[in-house]
Amino acid sequence: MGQGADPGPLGPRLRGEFFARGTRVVAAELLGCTLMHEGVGGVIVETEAYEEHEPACHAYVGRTARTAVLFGPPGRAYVYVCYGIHRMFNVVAEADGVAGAVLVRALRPTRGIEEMRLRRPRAGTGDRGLCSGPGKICEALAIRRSQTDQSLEDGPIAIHAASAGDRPPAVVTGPRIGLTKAADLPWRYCERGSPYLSRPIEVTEGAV
DNA sequence: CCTGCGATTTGCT
DNA sequence: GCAAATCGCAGGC
Repeated sequence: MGQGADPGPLGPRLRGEFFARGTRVVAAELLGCTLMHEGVGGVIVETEAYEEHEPACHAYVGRTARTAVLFGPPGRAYVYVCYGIHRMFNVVAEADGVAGAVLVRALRPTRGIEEMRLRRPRAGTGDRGLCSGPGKICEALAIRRSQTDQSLEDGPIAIHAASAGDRPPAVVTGPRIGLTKAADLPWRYCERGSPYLSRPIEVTEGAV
């Protein structure tokens, strides 16, 4: 077990205005919010920002069948397959017409933990291995590739604000993980000191 | 049409 | 620590 569970009350579901901002602001402010799918989820502790005019972003190649959702309205899901095996869940940010995506990389599991265990038998004991990576999250929450383009405002995938009174997490930033392009940009956002990160963060000095 | 690669995870050397 | 697994997609021919 661990200090993971402890499901406090969920705050209000995030709506359009939250997502219709700059990608990096959305990435930072998603920390502390709770990602839920079909009764299973947890508190977001790690995100990364991907912006239109930066080569690591899928939208860098312009508008294609694959990237159209990134250029569309904010507050939708972008789910794609990586290495032919793993699904990656992103939140579409920025105004309609501007591409931006926030990759959700790690959660502190709080709800449906037994369900997560069934779906991730390799996670080992404890709750650290359940959602400590973008592929693990989609497995634990059973997020499907077909859910790309779904609205996060009224679809089955929901993000809830922290409940009133919860102190916002201290945020640290560093380089994004696993990139071959634009690996220098410090657009990874983590809750400081969280034991649920996909990997420890090399902190870069700088603001959000 | 065919080729090469990628925002990862896991298990083995 | 390293390499395999496995496939959608972008770009070249």
